[in-house]
Amino acid sequence: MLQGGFTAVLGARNRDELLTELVRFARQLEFETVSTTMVIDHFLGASEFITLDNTPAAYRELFHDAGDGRRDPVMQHCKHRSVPVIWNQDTYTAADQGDKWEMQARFGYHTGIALALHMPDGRHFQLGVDRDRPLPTEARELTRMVADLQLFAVHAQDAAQHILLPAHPQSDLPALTPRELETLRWTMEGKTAWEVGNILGITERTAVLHANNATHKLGSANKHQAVLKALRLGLIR
Amino acid sequence: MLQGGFTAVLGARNRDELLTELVRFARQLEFETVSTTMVIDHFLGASEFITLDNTPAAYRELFHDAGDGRRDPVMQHCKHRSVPVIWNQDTYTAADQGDKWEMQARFGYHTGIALALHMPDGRHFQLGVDRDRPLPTEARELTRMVADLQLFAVHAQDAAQHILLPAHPQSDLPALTPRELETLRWTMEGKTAWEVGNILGITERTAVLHANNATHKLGSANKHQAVLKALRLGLIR
DNA sequence: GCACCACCTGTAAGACCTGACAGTTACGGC
DNA sequence: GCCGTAACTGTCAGGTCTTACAGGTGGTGC
Repeated sequence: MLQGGFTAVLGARNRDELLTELVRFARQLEFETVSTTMVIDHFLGASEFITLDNTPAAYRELFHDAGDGRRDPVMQHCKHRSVPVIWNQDTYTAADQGDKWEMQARFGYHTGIALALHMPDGRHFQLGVDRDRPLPTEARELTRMVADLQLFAVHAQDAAQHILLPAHPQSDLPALTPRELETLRWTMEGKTAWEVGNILGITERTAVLHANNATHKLGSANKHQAVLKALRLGLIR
Repeated sequence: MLQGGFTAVLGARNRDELLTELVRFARQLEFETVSTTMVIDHFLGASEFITLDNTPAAYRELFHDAGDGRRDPVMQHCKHRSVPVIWNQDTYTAADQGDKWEMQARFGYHTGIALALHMPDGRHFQLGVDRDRPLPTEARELTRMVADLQLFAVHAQDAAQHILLPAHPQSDLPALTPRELETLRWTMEGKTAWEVGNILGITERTAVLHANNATHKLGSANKHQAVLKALRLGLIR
């Protein structure tokens, strides 16, 4: 039985310890490989992937670095849905990606379970476990397995959030003042400078000032492009 | 054992059926009451709550309608975290909300488990089950209970998304013409209408026309907000 | 043929934004 | 006390956007 294995991952202090816990848990459920990916959708431009897994380097080069997640049915499911997905050859053939499954299968990835956890800031975390042997055919056993994974995933995500993300510092991010950020947020909503001034309890002139300052700090052509850039940088959402 | 009870909730077609499934599942785990809330954060201003539960009306009037979620430690946890929280009297006294627990306790809400699932669009879904008797003291039994709830929650959320939330987009996506999309793309780059006209080989006037048409089709206040909306809807990238 | 639509163009008024000039008030660190 | 910074206010010129007016062209489907 699994017992305390669910929360042990919370104690991980770095990438190595996190990976160790992930692998330990996956092995308990008899999965050879485990893969976690933090997907940061800049929702403008491309997505960013921070992956931690125990997959062979050769496999990783072939798929992860190819950045072809857009065509992978499992990744697409994880991007939009929160229910776990149990995939096998059929999943890929149904998505007209039978070739990809064939290539994966050569590495021993025949079937697996993938889960996605979405975060308040628009990022999402996906946890996948894979094996070459078939999954349990008995429904109760399979359900138990998925439930265990689901509970483990929320703890793994919590740990990953601290370990995987801070690697992305906001060192060279332009420092916008609270007022400038507020102005950008309301501008994003389609408010004019006059309206923003009313909302913030200041004159139109001052709202314009804040918008201009933000525009210059972000190196944008105008306040609307500044909104886009601030969104891209995660300063507002 | 629970067996197929996890996915039965997906078959719910309306609020009543959804509530029936929620209650059925909660009772299997020996919880008297169950509560689900879809929280829509309007980023500034107040949050919006869509609740479905089997709590007595008197209780609901006292708490839910009071909109004092800001002070409830369990709701605060759910707002920012994704790990399940097991709450009891201590949780509330630690947050200096001992009074609130006392009031809840009078209705039989002594302890419970709450889970939060966050969605890509910033909303989150919380599922809580409550009882008057203490939770299992045996760790393995409690863990099993939480894992069951966690798996059930993702399915309940999936069902709730269709039932509790008003019509999802996708179906009625505004159809923008190729010219309108091009105009939005260049506008996104910070180009003025005159520049867009030059780029597209048309007059400034026509570029303005396309921008205006796109703005109206997307129900936006101006062309810059239309760019944001088009990005959000995946019409441009 | 005719309706419909995407696409195109012109003019004009008023709202809106940007830049540059010139200041005040409040707070915290040295 | 001096300095830096955030926040605030004012005016003015010139550029840009939005809306409303009034049209023309070409292709598709009935």
